[in-house]
Order: sequence, then structure tokens, then C-alpha cells
Amino acid sequence: MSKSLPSRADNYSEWYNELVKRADLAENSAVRGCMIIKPYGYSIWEKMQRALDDMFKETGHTNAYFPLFIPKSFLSKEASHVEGFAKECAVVTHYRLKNDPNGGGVIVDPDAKLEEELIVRPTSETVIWSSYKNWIQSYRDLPLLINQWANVVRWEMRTRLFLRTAEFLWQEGHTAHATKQEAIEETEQMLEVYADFAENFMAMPVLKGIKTANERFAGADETYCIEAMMQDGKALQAGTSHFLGQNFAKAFDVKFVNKENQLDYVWGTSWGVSTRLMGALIMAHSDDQGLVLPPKLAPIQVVIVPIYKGEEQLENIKARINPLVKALKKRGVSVKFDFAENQSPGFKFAEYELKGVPVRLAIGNRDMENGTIELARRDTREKTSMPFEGIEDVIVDTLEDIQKNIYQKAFDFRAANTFEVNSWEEFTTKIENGGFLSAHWDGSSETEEKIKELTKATIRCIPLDVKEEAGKCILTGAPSSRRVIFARAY
RNA sequence: CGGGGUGUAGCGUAGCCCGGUAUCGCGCGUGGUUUGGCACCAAGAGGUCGUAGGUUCGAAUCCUGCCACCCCGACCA
Repeated sequence: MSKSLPSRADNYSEWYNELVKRADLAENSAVRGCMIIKPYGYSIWEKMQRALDDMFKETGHTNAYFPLFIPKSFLSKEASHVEGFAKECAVVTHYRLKNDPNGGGVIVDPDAKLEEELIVRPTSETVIWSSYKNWIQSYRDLPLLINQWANVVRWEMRTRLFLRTAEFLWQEGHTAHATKQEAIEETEQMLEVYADFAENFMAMPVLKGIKTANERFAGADETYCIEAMMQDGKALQAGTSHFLGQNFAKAFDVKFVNKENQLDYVWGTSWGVSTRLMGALIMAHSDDQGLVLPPKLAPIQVVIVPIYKGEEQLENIKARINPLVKALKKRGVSVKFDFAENQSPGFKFAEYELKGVPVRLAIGNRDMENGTIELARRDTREKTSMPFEGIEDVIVDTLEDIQKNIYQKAFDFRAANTFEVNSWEEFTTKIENGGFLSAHWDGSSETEEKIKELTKATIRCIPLDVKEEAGKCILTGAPSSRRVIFARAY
């Protein structure tokens, strides 16, 4: 194994793949398209889960769990839904194996064919709405605010660790409401939750917006999304929140009696974020030395590396460091004091940089004599020698500063790579370098398709805060009343 | 699913064209010396050369089928 990572400039996607493996986040498995999330990667995911779960609970949601398998007939009840997912479903057809009479190990028992095939869920709207039918009778049963943490399977042709895998982990919220207005408010609220999480925990600025009809979730009336910009200028959809209208209520016959004693269909929403956020996190901040993790999501926030000759020096260092470790833990800082003897300090420095540990402290004999300690921050890679006295406060402040700094860096990067373009020529030239292009569009799906064909750029969203502005479509010249955001996307 | 490519130790590879059971590096185990940016030395262990068949006295090497993976398209949270 060569010691350094491929650089982002040389080959961005190779850099990403290598980084995921070297930092021990995930690896490919024996099953095509499915990844193994390794302990270090999973512990980051757990931190994401915890923060998100708290936010869901705060907004009134509770967790539940629905089955992995969906009867085939369920999936076809909502026409556009099945159309959207049919091409990528794993199907269970049998329930038993038997020994091969020809001695070839085990084979599928042809006598154990299921009467109705089961689909491994690509998303759970259908099973969930079939339950909601039984749970909802009156407006008093509403709103129903449920989330589930689960795995789903979408049989993708080409997969990439975290960004697109055949099986992935996610949460999916599914809510039912008495009024359209309330359902829309829920959809928007959850988009805000996602944006809040992305910006304040992941330190990743996101653009909030609405998808065009082409990019809309199969079965939704409106899809809201948050879009982030990766360091190669490509867009990544980081989360979606769907207003489902009454589509699933009608498909599964979910009616309720309202206050006026009239029967009506309920209004639905669904929203989700997945392990793809791991990919976003990696690509948003990391550099050629390895991961750069925001302190709020870093499994290890501070690592302390002793530099010593002989047992005695190590003991002296331990005596000084142990109280600091204790004090930091007390303040909620996760800290690792790595005094393993079988690795050199230099090795540890490189290793913890690769793993994105935000703050590294090094202490050796020199520091012991001078009453100092060296503090290195991962985001800027600056090293400073500091007085040991009072280092605890400095560490806490530095963690906060790193969180802010990497957000700002990502924000500035996005700003520097977002352009208003007003001509087709400008559009086609600029798109080659990536970034977000804010341009006029005539509103038709055909034009959107055409632009995608010609440039590989898609409309990422119509920003929520878009301002009305008369203009001409970048491709057709037809009148347009506002700009939309184009980009090449993951 | 179309077009191109690759499968040799845990990982990365040489050897293949011109058949004679395998090279080097990393990693791993042991002993010693080290430790302020991925340490060094010594002697080690580890391989049905993707898989099934064929040609041959003899196959990692030549031929055929199959499988897997990678890259480029179509599809996508």
C-alpha cells in the first residue's frame, strides 16, 4: 500500500474511493453492489442518526418498524410509484432451499414457490399506507407522525461506496394529515430539519428547493430537496421531503371522518436521508491527507500522542495527561490518549489525519520540561506550541472554531462556484468546470431533457428563496419568470 | 444491458507475446535497536496463479466456456 492518497486534483473519484477504504469507513462486500460499513464509518453514521433522531422526536415524531418485504400487489397500487421503482427491485420468489440431488450443494426448491412474490422494499410507502388504512378513522387519529430507521434495496447498475449502493441504510418518515395545508407544512418543516442538520452538524451548506416534475419522487405531488456542492463542483442531493398529496391515501383507501363529519382522504408526506450523507460528508470537507470531520460528528474529537524515550518518560507523560483526559470527557469531549508503543508518533500523526480527527495534541519530553503541549488542528493543519496550563479551554474553543471554519470554507467554495449564466454558450462552457449554474428555463420537461442530453446537467432545484425575474430560457429563448439551479450531479 | 479492460499471498504488482509449478514492495509473526511527521536491521511464515474444461511430456503462460470486478454509456437516494 502506498502511503499517500491519490490527490483530488489528479483523480477525484479515485481519491474518494481510496479515502473511504483507507480511513476504514467501508469496503465492498462479497455481494455485488452492497457495502460493508466498518466500525469507524458506522460510528460516524451513529452520530448522524442520534442527532437526526433527536430532531425528529423534538418535532413530534415517533419511531416504528415495518417489514422488509412488500407483497408485489401493494407496489402496483400507486401507478407512478411502481413505474419509478419497478426497474430496480429485488424479488423473493421462493422460501426454501434443498440439497441438490446431483450433488451441487443447495438449490432453490421448486416446490417452495411463493404464491405471491415479495419485493424487498425500495422504500416503504406502500406497506406503511396499507397499515395506515387500519390506523386512521377519524381526524382525532391525525396527524400520524412516524419515522423508521431501516435498510432498503434498489438494484442499481453502477454502485459507489456510500453514494450509491444496492442496499443502503436510511430513515424514512411517513406522516398523515387532515388537511393539505398541514401536510405541506410538515413537508417544509422536515426539509428545514434536514437543512439544519446538514449545516449545523455536517458543516455543509445546502440549497433548499423544489424538484422539477422530471426529478420528482415517484408518487409525490411535490418533492423538496436539499442540494450540496461537492469539492469537484458536482451536486449531491442530500435529502428529500415529499408532499404526497392524497395519492397514497387513494391508492390504499385511507379515509377519515373530519370535524364536519364528512369522509375524506388523508394527506401524506414522506421524507428521508440515507447513508449517502456519509458520502456527502466525506466529499464536502476532506483533503489529500484524508478525512476532515466536523467536530460534532467525529467519533474521536481529540487525540493525544505522547512522544517519549523509555518507560519512565511515558509514565511522566501519563501522569500529566490523564487528568486532562478526564476533564475533557467530563465536558463531553471524546478523547483518545494513544500511547500504543508499537507505532511511531509520525505514523500516528498520519493515521489520525487520515481519519479526520479534528484536534491532535502531541506531548514529549521537551514539552514536559517547558510546560507546553503541541496542538494541531486538522482543518488547517496548523501546529502550535501552547502552555499546558489552560489547554482544556483552548481545545473546546478550537473544536467550535473548526466546526465553524469548515462550514465557512465549504460555503465560500460554493459561492465561488455558483454562477448566473445568461447565454447557451456561457452555459456550456461553464458547466464543464462544474458548479451551480443559475439560469432561466422555460418550464418544460422537454427542454430540461434536452439540456441534460446536451450537457449532462440537470435542474437540481428551483430554490425556495428564488426571486421573480423576467428572462429568457437558456436553451429555447422562451420566456421565463425565474432562475433555476443547474448542475452535474452524483 | 451495449462498448472497453482486468483477475497471480491480506493489499499492490512482475512474469504471459517467445509454455519448464512464481518476482518485488507493503502488510503480518519473532528478536533487537528506535520514537518531535507514516522508523531500521536480522532471519521468517504466507500462493489450488478467478473458475471449469481443452491442447501438451509439461500450462500462470496457448484455446474455449463460465464467474467476478473496474472504466465509459443508459438508470439512480
